[in-house]
Order: sequence, then structure tokens, then C-alpha cells
Amino acid sequence: MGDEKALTRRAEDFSAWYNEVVLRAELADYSPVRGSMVIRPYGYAIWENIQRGLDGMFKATGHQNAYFPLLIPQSFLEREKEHIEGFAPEVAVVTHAGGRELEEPLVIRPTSETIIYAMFAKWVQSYRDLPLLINQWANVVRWEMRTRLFLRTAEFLWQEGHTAHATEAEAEEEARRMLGVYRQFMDEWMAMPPVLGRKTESERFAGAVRTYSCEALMQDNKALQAGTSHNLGQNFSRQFGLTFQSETGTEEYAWNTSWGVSTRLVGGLVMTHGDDVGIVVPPMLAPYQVVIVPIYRTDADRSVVLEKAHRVAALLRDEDIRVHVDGRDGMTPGAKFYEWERKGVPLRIEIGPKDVAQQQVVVVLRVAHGDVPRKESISDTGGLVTIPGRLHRYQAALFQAALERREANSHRGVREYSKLQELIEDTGGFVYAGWCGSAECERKVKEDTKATIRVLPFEEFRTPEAPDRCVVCGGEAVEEAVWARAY
RNA sequence: CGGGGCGUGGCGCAGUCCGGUUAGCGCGCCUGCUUUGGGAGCAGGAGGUCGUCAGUUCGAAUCUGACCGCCCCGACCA
Repeated sequence: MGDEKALTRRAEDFSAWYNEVVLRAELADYSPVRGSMVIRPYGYAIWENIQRGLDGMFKATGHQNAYFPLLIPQSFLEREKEHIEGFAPEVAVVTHAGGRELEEPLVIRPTSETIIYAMFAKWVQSYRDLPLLINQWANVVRWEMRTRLFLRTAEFLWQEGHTAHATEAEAEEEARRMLGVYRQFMDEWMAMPPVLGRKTESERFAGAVRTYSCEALMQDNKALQAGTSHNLGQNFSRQFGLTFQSETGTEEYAWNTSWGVSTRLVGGLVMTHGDDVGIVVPPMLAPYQVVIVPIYRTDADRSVVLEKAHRVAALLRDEDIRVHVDGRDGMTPGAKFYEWERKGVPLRIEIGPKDVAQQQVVVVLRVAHGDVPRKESISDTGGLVTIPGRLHRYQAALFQAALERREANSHRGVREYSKLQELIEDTGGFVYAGWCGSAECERKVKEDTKATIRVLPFEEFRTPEAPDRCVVCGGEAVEEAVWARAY
């Protein structure tokens, strides 16, 4: 790969394209440990921006960060029956430490419900202690059979929110609120508009009463579960003795929620916006929103061009734009253009002797949308102030393009099973159709097409005319379902 | 775990079928000069126990056996 200049095209082999793009944009690299990856500085910078955005939103909704241990007593995991059944196959266990066998094995957290609710039980006595709204940024380990950079790795980074409430209604409200926070983040920061809804029983989180999900549609028309939020009911509070004394003096079990997004979002970003040149990063998440490439021939040109480049950079920094001057010598401008395009930088500014003489700069967008020219010259005086607006419009255009792609690949009102099969096999995308609510019909579709019900969509995503028949068995439809193959 | 592919300088590969003595090529890297508005050119240079172990042979990157690892496709999952 290293030297081959052209990337595999998406249409040719999407999966090969994805791997090449991730490696060549220097987002991540394979590590010596099977199934785990190294997140490189450029990829980590994107993750840091994701963290920054979400963290602000969590705090604005009243949550606080804390940190719980990586190692959990095995017995904790085993207390909630469904939970251990769901996670047992993929849990890594520490059996030895300090040179001898441990009395009780410790599991490396695949998720932290058990240890967190055990601690909540110590901290909560009264209804006055509720709600307890905690988030943690952490790593977790799930020993998956098959791994893919960012999308599924043995160890990954995420955030997991865990809350305790006095009433069922409050917990339900919280679970839905945080799903909404995810949606807002995916729309506004990632320009990756998801479809929201509830998971079916078979796709529900192990130990939850209800699971809600944000499902995004990738460019290969496969769905990506981008964020989930769970109403845990009292399943964990009962197992860990998380009780409180109510206003009327009775002892009650608390109601819990948990919700999370992971470094998988970076993979979603790649597969939502990337093209045959490389990744495309929305300005809100871009490590560099603007990269300035100086162009010069002589030493005299070099000093005046670099001087201007740094002056422009300083000006943009005053506007809170993340800007980088690529002053590397011995690399031609063309090579720099390709590199930053591969890395998805939203806006490039070229400054050469001509631009110094004419008091202008050349601005080039990573991707042109609509009538906006990809490349234009703008003046030093009136032009540079337009850059924040240009980035803003670019962000909006990426969102619009992703939304249009999602809708163009959403097939509504599918009534015949053969049509559903044909759509899944041939074109992919989200297939909206009626469902009778039976696990058998769900399983049949999975066996026949590998597609699953991604969500039972919330009202705003539903087709105006509700389906009356189950697309599989023809029985009465109780809900509209969104089917797709998924990552 | 089933199927497929692959382990050779930092990266990508050729050489392996048909063993033969200095193991090649491209990219990258280092030095110098010329270059620089879409992946620069020339010259010189550094860098390799050919995945591991055992065997066959006068001789193994090449043949045999075992093992290890990685990637891709599937079943399971954020």
C-alpha cells in the first residue's frame, strides 16, 4: 500500500477501501495484539474532539464524570443473569496476579454496570440522593471473533453513562433524553444523521428492560449502530441492593439507565463522508479545520510567503479556527495537497508569491457541494473574514448530503417479502416495513437475508401511512420496523 | 471456530513450482545539488538471522513436517 498512490475505490471493494483509508489517513494502525489497534495522533485528535463535544453536552444535562476500576470481580458480573449470559463469551478474565492464582478471578470490564451499581448502592440512601447522574470515559474489552479497525476491536474507548432515579418515569425520560443528546451530536458535530428508535427483544442490551438506538446508514448501505441508551428498570438495583428511602419512608429499589458511544463513531465518520481520495472530516471534528500550504521557489519568496502564511494563521486562530501551517521543506505543494486531502482537512489555503503580490489567498474545499466552487481566490482584506462562514456552510452541506443519501437509500412501504429480500440483496439501505412483533419473523429475515431489525423507529421517522401487514408472515402489523444489514 | 490469503530491509512486493554460492525491485529514509501553483529530478548512501523450530541435501528464501502470527470472508457483537 505504502507507495501505491491510488486508493482502492469504494465501488470496487468498500471493505478494502475502508482499511486503506484508515491506515493511510493515519487514524490507526494494527497492534501486535490480535484484534486490537493503536489509535494514532491524527485519529486520536478526532476522538478528542468527539469527547469534547459529548462531554460538554453531558455536563449541560447535569451529569458528572467519575472513574471506576478496569477489573471487576467475576461474581459481580454473574449476579444479573441475562447480563452474564450476554457477555460471558467475550469476557477476558484475569486469573493470576502477584505471581500466584487469584482467589476470585477478575474480569476485564466489557461494560461497567455491575461495579457502578454496586458503588451506587453505597452512595444512595435517600430519595434526596437521586437522581445520580454519572458518566465515565474508559476503555473496555470484548473478545470478539472478528475485528475491524474502529468498528469492532478487542479493546475500545467509549463513554458509559450510568444513572439512578427514584421513579420509572424519570429513568425512561433520562434514557430517551440521552438518546436525543447522541442524535444532536451526530447531526450537528458528525453530520451523520441517525434514525432513532427502540430495539427489538432480540437486539436488546443484556440486562436492560428497553434499549434505544441511533442507527446510521453507511455509504455501502449497511447500518451502523452508533449509540445506544438503555432503560435498565430495576434489574441491576435489585441485584446490587441499590435502594433508597422514599419521601413517604418506604424502601424502594432505584431505577437505572445506561448509555454509551464508542470509538466506533470514528469508523462511522469515515464511512459516512469518505470518498475515493480519502477521509472527509466535518469542521466540528477536524483536528485541523484549515491547513495552509506555502508555495515558493526562491529563498526570498520563501520568507515572504511563510511570513504571510503565519500572519493568516494567526488571524484565523483569533477566530477560534484550528489552523496548521505546513512549512515542511523538501516536499512539493502537490504532495502536501494529496496528504491533507487524504486526511480530510475541510479547507486548504494556498499562498504563493502571486498571492502575496495580489494581496489574496487561494482557498480550496475538500469537497464541493452544490454551486459552491471548490477553489477560489479571496482577498486578504474582505476574504479572510468569510472563512468561519465557509466552514460553517461546509459542515451544513456535509450534513445535508448525508441526510439525502440516507433518505435516497431508505425504502418505505415495502409490502411483499420478495421485495424486501430483493432490496436487501441488491441495493441495501434501510427497508421500512410492517412487522407482526414475532421473533420468528425477525429470525426468518435474518436467516434469509442477514438483515436484522435495526430499530422500531420513533414517530418522526415513521412512514406517514402506517403499514397494516407484517412483511414476513402477512399477519397484522403491530409496528413499522427498519430492516438492514449491519456492521 | 469454518473457509480463503499471506509471512522476504520501515512499507508494498518479486524470487519459491523446477534448490546453486554477491537475495532483487518500487516506495520510504540519509547526504548533496537542482527543484517547488496537484504525488519532483539526478547523483551518492544506509538498511535484510527470507515468521519460528526441526528435517532432507555438498548446498535451502526455495523441498518436507510441525508450530506461531496476521489479514480477508462467514457464524457472534458497540
